[in-house]
Amino acid sequence: MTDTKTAILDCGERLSRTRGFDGFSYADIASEIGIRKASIHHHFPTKAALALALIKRYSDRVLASCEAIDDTYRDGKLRLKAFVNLYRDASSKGDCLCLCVAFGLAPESLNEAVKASVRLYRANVRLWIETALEQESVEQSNDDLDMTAASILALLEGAQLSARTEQSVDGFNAAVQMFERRLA
Amino acid sequence: MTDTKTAILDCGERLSRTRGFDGFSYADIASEIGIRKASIHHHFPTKAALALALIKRYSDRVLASCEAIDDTYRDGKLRLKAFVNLYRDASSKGDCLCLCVAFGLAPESLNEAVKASVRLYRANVRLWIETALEQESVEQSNDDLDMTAASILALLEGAQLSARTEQSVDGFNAAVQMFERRLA
DNA sequence: GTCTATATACAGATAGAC
DNA sequence: GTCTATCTGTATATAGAC
Repeated sequence: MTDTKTAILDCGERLSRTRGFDGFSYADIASEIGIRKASIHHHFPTKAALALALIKRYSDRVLASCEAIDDTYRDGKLRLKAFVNLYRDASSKGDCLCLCVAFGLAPESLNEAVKASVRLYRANVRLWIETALEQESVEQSNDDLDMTAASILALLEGAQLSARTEQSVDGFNAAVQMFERRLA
Repeated sequence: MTDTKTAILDCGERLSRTRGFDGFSYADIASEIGIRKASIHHHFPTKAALALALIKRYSDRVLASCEAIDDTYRDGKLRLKAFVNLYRDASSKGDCLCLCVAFGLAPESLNEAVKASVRLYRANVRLWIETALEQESVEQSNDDLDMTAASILALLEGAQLSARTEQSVDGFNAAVQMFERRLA
């Protein structure tokens, strides 16, 4: 049962994404996975250490999903459609945010290492989007690619926000539907 | 000096938008405006009461700004450009969110009355955007108008998120630039 | 309307037994 | 590796004097 560490990470990720990083405590994790607060401190001495482990695991996983999309689809539009679905699934029933959105929102509670990891994640995702856009081979300058990628990421993160506020995935769908139509 | 109430609201709004609703306490407000915690409770007995007062004042003010835009511009594209600037200004230097974004993110900490006010605000803003879009007189079905308005609002809220994560208004500008170009 | 003082709950974190 | 017990700080909130 050395998987306590994994259980803590799973629980911490879900709570971060549904309630925000300030919205849960070690006591919440402890009661959920059936151990004591002190035991969590054994695995992650501080909440900052937990945050860093969470962001590292999460961003590795999402970027791996992007590579998997590349392996499955050659066409840029199909890749982008799959990417929209990635963010829709992450939004769940409208109760969940991308971990990086959740962390991006609590800059006062996170140290510089975590914030740098969030920015790195977003930069990598924008680069991945740019590559998918190039596959569309619409003639665009590099500057346009940058800005288009930034707007797509903002749209998807904003769509997750909408879903959360409306407490339904319908909020996500309404926000991305026009974009998806362009990819059809 | 009965303007203590206003000072509390001003301070509470700023702290909500820069740190999130869970990110400040009555002690923060008290030390900033130079009174004691107990005095704040005299004006707003609970933090929930403060939240409700904040969202009411804020949404009235923003919707009034939308009406002012209508009075200044007849053209739909010019109205939308002014609206983008409204959200850019609200984003400040990237440290600030629309109060409704900040509140939409902390559903566990807010009661149903506040959450309903946030949803009402967003619905009103989407309606205003739809009206501006109609002025463009591009032939669109009503469904399309709904979805386009939802995507514009999500883009602007996502752009504020980007600015916050990147800790610079550049994040906002990058996200909205392609959209602004369509309005030029 | 503002204050001091206090109640109660919970946060993150540590010491040390087992 | 997990536990009990405890420390310290801070949160929202209330009672009652001035």
